[in-house]
Amino acid sequence: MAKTELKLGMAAKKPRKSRKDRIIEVAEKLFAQRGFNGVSLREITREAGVDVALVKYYFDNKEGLFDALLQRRADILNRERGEALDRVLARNNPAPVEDIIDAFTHPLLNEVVGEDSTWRDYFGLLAQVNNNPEWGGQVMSKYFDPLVRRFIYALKDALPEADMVDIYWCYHFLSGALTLTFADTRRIDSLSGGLCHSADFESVHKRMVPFIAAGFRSICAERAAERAATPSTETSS
Amino acid sequence: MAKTELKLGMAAKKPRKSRKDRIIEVAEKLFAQRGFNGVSLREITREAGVDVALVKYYFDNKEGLFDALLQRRADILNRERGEALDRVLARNNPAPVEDIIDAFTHPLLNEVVGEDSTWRDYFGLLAQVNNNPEWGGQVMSKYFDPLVRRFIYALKDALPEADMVDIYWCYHFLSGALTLTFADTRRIDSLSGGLCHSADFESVHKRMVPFIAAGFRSICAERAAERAATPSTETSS
DNA sequence: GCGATTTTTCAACGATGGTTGAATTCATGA
DNA sequence: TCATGAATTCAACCATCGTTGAAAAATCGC
Repeated sequence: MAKTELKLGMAAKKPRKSRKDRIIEVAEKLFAQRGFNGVSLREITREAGVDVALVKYYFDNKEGLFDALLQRRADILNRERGEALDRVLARNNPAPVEDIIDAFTHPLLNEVVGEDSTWRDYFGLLAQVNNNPEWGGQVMSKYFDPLVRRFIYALKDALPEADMVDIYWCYHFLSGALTLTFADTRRIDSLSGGLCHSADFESVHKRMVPFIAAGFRSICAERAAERAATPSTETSS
Repeated sequence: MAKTELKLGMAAKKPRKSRKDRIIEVAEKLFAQRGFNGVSLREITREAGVDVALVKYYFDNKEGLFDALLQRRADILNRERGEALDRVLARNNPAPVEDIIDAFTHPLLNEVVGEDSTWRDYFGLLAQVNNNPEWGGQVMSKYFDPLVRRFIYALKDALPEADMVDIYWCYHFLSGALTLTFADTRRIDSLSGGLCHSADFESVHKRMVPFIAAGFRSICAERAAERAATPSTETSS
């Protein structure tokens, strides 16, 4: 009723979001809060102010909506991460580990600062997907593997003495720490008795990058020492 | 029908699991696979071979079943972690960071090796809980905070130059890496092209402990250097 | 203005969800 | 043997779920 009466206001600055976008945005928020099975299409469409049948029209079904929603920001994130890595490698190649890690994590920080909290919902959703034992691995691979491989190779170049197995596992630790941190579960708030705040993303990111980088270096130094002790066996790729 | 005909076999070794236990075990497996809202009580009780109404009788409702299931292994885990920390501190106090981390993570490794795979289900569930933006922080705090605080203080003693804020955030990174790793999402298998295997928990744990320990040390060294540069401002607890 | 296409609404289908009161069976001790 | 309480079953309540075919409305090209 009262939603198209002024399609173009005098300033024409707000193009009145399409129903498709409204569905995606509400679904993103609710999926992040309660998971895929914790939200009904009716709740999503009710809050978005649209008919349920529109989900079928635009996304085929509930899974299609979920996929579209994941893909949308994954594309943005992949582009920003890729560009950040390009800049880092253009400056130094091989680049310092810290710079590579930062290229991977800083885009998340950029998205999440500011008053637009919709990215926080997405990261909360991503943390759940990443940690889902049933289809988490598949889904994350589908959206992020090509780009992650670029980072893996950059890290391997930065740490030539490392085994690829080391790099993969260290990336896994990074992935776990990163997704949990940006999931904003507020666990740390109560654990620390108010000393730390989940929402203080700059503060935690400032610590995360050197933390992860030191972990990478440590494992690779260990491997190098191992190799120096028994220089006969070579297992690098 | 055919489930109580031999209450005590000749060897009397298998006391025929109670219906209550059967419900818990099946629920644990299914919740781990598909999350709290992805499984119905009817599916759980059907697979357990019991009546749906028993859930109300034993656990009041679905949430009660979920709580009971989380509490059961949390108690075991808390005890084993506590004892491991006791042993470490009895040997050295303050203890090396590596030993404290290991006391926190090794119990998970012990549970998960061997043919009894039920602990893997629990850890998969725990990863989802830990990363749930809505109630993950609360639930994890409820079951694990008292013990985690013991570890936090041990870490603070091991790293006297650190701020408590540093310790809390570094623990957060540990928590994210640990839960994702033991969630066994098989992401790393496809990412690494078969070079790494999620189920090879000994291999990954061997890397995780020094990785995390190096992260802790790095952050604290950074803080110490900061303090040395500007020795006037003191913010330690 | 009009036909064609896209977009939106409506109403309903069949299935399944968590929960529950009451009836029934079982175990135990007197 | 029987009464008591615990354990289990049965049947149903009411609400909601995802999905869908077909009609209605809005939009666009001409």
